[in-house]
Amino acid sequence: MDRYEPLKIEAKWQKIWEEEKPFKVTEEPNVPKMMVAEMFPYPSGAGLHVGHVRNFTIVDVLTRFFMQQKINTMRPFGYDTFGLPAENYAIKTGTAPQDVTKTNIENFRKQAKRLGYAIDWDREINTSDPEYYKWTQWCFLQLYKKGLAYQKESYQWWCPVDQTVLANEQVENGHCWRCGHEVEKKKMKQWFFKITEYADELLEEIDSLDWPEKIKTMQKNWIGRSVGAEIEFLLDSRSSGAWQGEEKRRSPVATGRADAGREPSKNSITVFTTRPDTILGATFLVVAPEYPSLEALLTDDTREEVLAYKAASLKKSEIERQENKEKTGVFTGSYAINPATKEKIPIYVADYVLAGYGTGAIMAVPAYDDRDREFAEKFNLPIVEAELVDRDLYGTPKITYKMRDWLISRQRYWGCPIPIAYDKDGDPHPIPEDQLPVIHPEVKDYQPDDTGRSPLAKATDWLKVTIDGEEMTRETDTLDGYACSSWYLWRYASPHDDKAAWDKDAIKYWEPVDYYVGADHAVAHLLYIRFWCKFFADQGFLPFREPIKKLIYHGYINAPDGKKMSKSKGNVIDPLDVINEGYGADTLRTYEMFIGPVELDAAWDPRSVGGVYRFLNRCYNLVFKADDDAFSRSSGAWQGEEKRRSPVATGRADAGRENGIAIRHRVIKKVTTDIHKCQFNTAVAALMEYVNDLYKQGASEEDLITLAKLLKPFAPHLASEMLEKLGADDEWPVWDEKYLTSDTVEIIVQINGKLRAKLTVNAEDLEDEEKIKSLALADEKVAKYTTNGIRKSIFVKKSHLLNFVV
RNA sequence: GCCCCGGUGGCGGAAUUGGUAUACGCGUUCGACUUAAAAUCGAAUGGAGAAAUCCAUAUGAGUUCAAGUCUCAUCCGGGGCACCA
Repeated sequence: MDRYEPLKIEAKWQKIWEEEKPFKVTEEPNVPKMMVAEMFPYPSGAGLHVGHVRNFTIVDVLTRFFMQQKINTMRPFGYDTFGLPAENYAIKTGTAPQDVTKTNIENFRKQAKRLGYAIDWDREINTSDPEYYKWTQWCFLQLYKKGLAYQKESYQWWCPVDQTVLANEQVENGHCWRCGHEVEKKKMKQWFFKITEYADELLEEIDSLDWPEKIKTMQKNWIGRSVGAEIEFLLDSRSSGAWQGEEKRRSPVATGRADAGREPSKNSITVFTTRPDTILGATFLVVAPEYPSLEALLTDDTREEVLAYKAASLKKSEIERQENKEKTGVFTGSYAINPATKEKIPIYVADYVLAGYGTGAIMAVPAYDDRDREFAEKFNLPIVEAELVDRDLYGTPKITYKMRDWLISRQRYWGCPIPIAYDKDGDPHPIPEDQLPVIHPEVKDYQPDDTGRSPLAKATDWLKVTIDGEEMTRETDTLDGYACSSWYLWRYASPHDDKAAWDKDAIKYWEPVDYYVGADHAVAHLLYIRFWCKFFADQGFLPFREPIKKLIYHGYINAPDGKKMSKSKGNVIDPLDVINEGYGADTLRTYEMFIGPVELDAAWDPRSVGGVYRFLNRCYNLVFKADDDAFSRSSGAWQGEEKRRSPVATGRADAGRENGIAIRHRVIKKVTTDIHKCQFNTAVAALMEYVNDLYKQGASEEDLITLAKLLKPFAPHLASEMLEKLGADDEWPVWDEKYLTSDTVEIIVQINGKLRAKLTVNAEDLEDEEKIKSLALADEKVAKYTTNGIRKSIFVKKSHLLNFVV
């Protein structure tokens, strides 16, 4: 006769799970497997927030659901620990990021345990652990060996606040993804991963993924494939600039894209166009301000003005470029020959042409392109409505992508060291694999500066390294954190392997990941991990080419006022507070599953939390507050099924409406199919409905066991307590379709599509349309409308519906 | 500007895919228990109406025996892309 005391029950079961490790798994070749994981968290000092709880609970519901079905289910856990917050904290307080990280991990682990997650704690990983990043460095070297990790000097996004370069994927509307400050362009020599090598496959396989359409579309847009042609325009030698007098010669057909560092020819300009058929209307050329051989196009008359324009463009932030789309530009002083018309056309420089896309130069066809027309009108250039020509006549077919190579160097301390050293000529050499890991050096001063070198440069002893007897200097940049998270899912298969990044047999059994749950990183992380997967599959290290089968992308949880939770607004709900107030972890978990459809944002509602608590309390009472009195009072309320126990309700005798077996099998089916579809909110609603029914009509032993089993993925502590009391295991129940049909069915009778009567008939009468019709016509409510006869009748057996048209 | 989604009670949201609109929860009201309150339990709850009925899924048309669901137009909200040649 105890009250429902979640904190007591939860402590009891958490201790049992800690000691007995029921969630520890190993490969069992003859047992079906599942692998379920969340996007691992960055362990911040603030601890878990309600968004983490939503994320982790979705994973946990699936995990327990599969475990209860005797599927060998792995649910690992890890921490994405490299990154700016720990480093900025270090700069502010002098505490080593290593120490901050350790504290934060301990806190996260403790809190995750407090939520009762079915984690295999022997599969815990941490990206800043040398045992882990040793293999991140190994991955880098594999890419380096195949030429997919390379250095290039070019203009890059630079965040002046974080004092580091950023990948394109980390620049959001011209702002740094971390600190929000506007980014600038800076010319630097940096490391890249050649993701563009896999652009085609990354694009083509998107369609086969069981991922939300939203994410798939974003990835497609990001890759941005365009089919067109490259066309070479020779410069007009008699009319211009610095190259004058140089020997005129045809340049070889260009193949690479501007991004790959190709040096354009000095006596021709190659453009990329998706409309090579409009070449007769090309009346001028435009090159980007950063166009590599711009200098060669200039004349004494134009040099000063063009260089001033270039300098101004580089200084302009992305935001300014976006806000002011008014076309600007300057004539270079040079002309080119349109290969189709043989006419001499002027060459302009303008910042509406992007250096990083295509060849950094375009042929302007103002009659067919709005942007070119705008430019032509402003600068009084001819607009020619020319005929179209065959697409292949003047150019080489060419496919171009918006996606650029992935810039991975960071000029920051708290990241994975890049395993490279430079000889005295400055040429890079890989650190031999047997010298890994390149251990992260301790430094005294974490402050970055604008020298373009990371604080690692201050670890003077560490910088020196000997490779093959030669003295070298280590690379001081660190790897983008996304590199560390591009392979962690594979590490889960064999997290303590010291011979390899991942064990081939283990990974073959466990992966690809069956369900991956998260709320962010639509392009960056989810594109990078696909890229690495394809690369390592090509090297024979992975037996699959896509790492994630099903992706679940959930919405955010906002404050009760609908606004984003933030410390500064003071509207943050701390999940641990909710637990400790007395609601417990089960209520918190179940509430967050009930809050709304997974994919949608939701607002926290403290009163609804109470509603979920009441529901769990009712579940508890059904099992623990039953007494023999209520037992006998309610037995007989149901048509002769098993002995029913009803704790509270008097067992209202409205049986005949439905029988208990049907209700039970219906809820099993509903909860099972809903979890499969990740419709957790309606699964919880179905359980609530079931409990309401049991209160009204009495519950059998079988009902209570079923309830506890179905409840367990959501509220595992309470459900375990119930099952223990009932002396039952937690094996997931199965429904039998034959119990879902009852002896009688309700027929909906409509007149002209409007509901007019409901008829209860024997189930077998569904086969007899004429009988149902006559029964319906005999109904007085129906008869009222059919006095003038019936023009038509439609009977829909599957919907139990009969419609008369009068 | 272009491309996707959405719009259902006082609120969060259901609706077997064209077939009983508003499940479940919150809130509200009433009742039971209590000296009282809380908790708990029960009942009611889209709107109008005494009732029969009528009207309701952003708005307007259309298709259909039947439309929240399909088609077209309009309005509003959210997301993505955004000078990518």
